[in-house]
Amino acid sequence: MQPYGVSVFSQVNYPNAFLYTALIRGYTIDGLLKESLLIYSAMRRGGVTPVSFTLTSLLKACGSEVNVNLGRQIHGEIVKLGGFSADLFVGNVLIDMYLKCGYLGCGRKVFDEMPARDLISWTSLIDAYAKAGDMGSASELFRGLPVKDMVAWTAMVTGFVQNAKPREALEYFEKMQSAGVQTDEVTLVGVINACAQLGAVKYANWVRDVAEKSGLGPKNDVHVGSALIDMYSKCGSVDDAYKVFKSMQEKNVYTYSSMIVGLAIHGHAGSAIELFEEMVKTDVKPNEVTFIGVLTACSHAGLVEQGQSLFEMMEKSYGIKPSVDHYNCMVDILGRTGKLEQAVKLIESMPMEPSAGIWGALLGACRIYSNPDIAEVAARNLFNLEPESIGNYILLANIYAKAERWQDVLKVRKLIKKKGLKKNPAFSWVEGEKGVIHEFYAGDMTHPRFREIKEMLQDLINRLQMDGYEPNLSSVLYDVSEEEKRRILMNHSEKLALAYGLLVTEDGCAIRIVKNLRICEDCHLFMCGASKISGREIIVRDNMRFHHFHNGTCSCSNFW
DNA sequence: TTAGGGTTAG
Repeated sequence: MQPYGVSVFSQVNYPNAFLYTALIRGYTIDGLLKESLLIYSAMRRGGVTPVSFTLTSLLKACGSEVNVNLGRQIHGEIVKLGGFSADLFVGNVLIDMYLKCGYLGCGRKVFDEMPARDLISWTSLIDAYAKAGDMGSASELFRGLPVKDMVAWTAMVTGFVQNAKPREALEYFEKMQSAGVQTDEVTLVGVINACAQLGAVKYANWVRDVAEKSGLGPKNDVHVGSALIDMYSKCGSVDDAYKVFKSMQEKNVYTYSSMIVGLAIHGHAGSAIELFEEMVKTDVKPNEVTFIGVLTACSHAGLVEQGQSLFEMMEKSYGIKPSVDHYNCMVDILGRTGKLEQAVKLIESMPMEPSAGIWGALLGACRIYSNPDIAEVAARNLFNLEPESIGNYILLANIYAKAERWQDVLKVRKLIKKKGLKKNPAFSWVEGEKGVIHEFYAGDMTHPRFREIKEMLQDLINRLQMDGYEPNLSSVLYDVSEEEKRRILMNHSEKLALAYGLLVTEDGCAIRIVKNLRICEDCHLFMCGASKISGREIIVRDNMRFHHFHNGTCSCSNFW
């Protein structure tokens, strides 16, 4: 295939730099980098001196093709040609080429050697450092920036978000506002994501006000709206997420997918599937994420056949090849419903290498259905893929413990010790008065109101026991006495957080708890009972999903 | 015409 320009070009006897450049640009736009370089060589052989646009066209193509070797050759040409090294525009495109190819150090070197830099040079590098996870270098550059504009500030805000530092992101947003810098929808999306990471309702409502006040609410901007949906569902308010969804005039695949995923993680499987069916009737086509959402919904509701038919529909009706993540959902669906052999068969039939997530889903299913034999297969693969991830070892030890295979438990514990792996401490946090957040570790006695918390917890236990609650001792995976098991269970961080929440929030107010690990069976049972006797709604976000406890039952139908 | 953005489970 040749660009149209070729036939015209070939009729010119003495093409000049602009004609050559136009032809080169034609090739680069079509992704024909090698061909464009041949034209460039011909141009040089013909004694025609390139203009800056000639070189930037080539550099841009090297960036998008991720071809640093050719990019370096062009860099060499720039140096050889002398004058272009001082060209700000050429320098910026050169930096961009190195960054797109993943050569941050080379990009920095060009930056340092540039005779003059502008906001674009600085911001490109700040963003690159942020994406590489080096917020230290990003901040350092940002501090040195003589004039900071909206884009530079936004690069910092989103950089902190990308590195899971939501508090710093909000801090920079506040500084940005105090500096009198305007914000636009890109900044807002970053701030909204920061609030989603924090998962606190207080911030969620605050950022929504900020968006509305700047005239960029969900009605006006589809990006902001979609981000708000995701934020509200991550903050535990799927109803608010749905209100945002309903209020939006323009809806695209992100809008629908965020809403479907939101409904799925909150246990509203039926609504998630209904929304999917509504979506496919519109012009908005589902993508791979949308399918992750509906398949997750099926997995949380135990809908095997529906999941299987959606999985088949993906490729047949929508031309989306199932990825390893979609297989992961299917393994989860089969595993959670106890179809462990079928899950293993599906893994064996996969057209790609199973990921750690796949084996993790299988191992999780083995825990629910107490199947140490299949668990060993899953664990062996996991130990290969993620030798340093302690969670897998603990899960296997737990499965052995449940089967009372204490010798095997000991073996796994020794393995953990030999590898020098440290256990992740469990912690929970809860929104207290005025949205103030308090964090509790398991067995935490450091809170100034610990005595009151303990009393509240004991009172709760007494009332629950009168209601028939019996501690689920098999949730403790140490081979210790029953009494010790009871003591360990009662000090789980989410129970402490709940007691504190009951202590400091008003009657009728929902209690929101976030836990860094998965909620244990005993705490789940405990929360069910507590929601009944206290008349409070309890919302727990664990590392997997949301649990809404209300009047003695959980939205997950004890299926998680 | 070179810089910042939205959805992914377990």
